[in-house]
Amino acid sequence: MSSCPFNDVFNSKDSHMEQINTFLKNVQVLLEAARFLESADRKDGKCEHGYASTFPSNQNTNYQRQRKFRNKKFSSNHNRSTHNELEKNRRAHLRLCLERLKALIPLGPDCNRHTTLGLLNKAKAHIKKLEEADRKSQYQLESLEREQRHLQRQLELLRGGSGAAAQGSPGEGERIRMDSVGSTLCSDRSDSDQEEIEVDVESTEFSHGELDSVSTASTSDLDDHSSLQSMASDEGYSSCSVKLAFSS
DNA sequence: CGTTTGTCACCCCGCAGC
DNA sequence: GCTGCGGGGTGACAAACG
Repeated sequence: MSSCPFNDVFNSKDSHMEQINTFLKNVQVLLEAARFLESADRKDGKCEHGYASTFPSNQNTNYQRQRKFRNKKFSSNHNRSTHNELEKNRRAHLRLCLERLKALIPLGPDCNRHTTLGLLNKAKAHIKKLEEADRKSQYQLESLEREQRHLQRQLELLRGGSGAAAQGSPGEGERIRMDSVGSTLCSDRSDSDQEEIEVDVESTEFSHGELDSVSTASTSDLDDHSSLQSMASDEGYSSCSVKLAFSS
């Protein structure tokens, strides 16, 4: 108010000066009250933003709510810069996470141009693709493990059936080893052995069919195909090493 | 219960592509 | 000029905290 262009004129007439100053102060109080009411209305409404609406300081006010609001506003202004910095940091962190995400997903040929929305959509598609591949790999792994257990049981059967009859024959171990790796059947195999192999081949084909299916049947379902369930363990690698030692 | 902290939503502005 | 997008400021709000 000290920079009012009419101050020179007012100084010449001291008698009117006091009245005019009082009038101006009253006008300012009214203006502040009007701004306060407007801000209060905005506050009641949802998502109304009075940007940079700094409430003017005034030392002559009778409104308790106005003073309370001004104090709150003052503290808000005091913390505004801090809040702005925190918000900047938060957005910087978001950008950093977005950059990390961009490095993790294949973007294709147009990798230099992307938007946030496009990047998120590509990430979603990539995640779905990875999940699908993981599921397929899991099915494949389970099927291979079932097949491995089945072959181990088959090898144990061959060892138990031919062990007594082939005590003096040095070539038996080599024949078993060839069978265990899926080679063709030997011509001097007995009829009972031949029958067992045929049954086992069927079960093996069944397990191959399981490979393509989407069924998530447990391994115990296929373990029931063998009569030597007690010998069927998931420690296939250790028993395999024992057999290799025997065949050698 | 008041304060702090983190998050969200809105708006404005600048910039680039068309 | 219009439009889409990203960045920044700001108020509101809820949860955490002392």
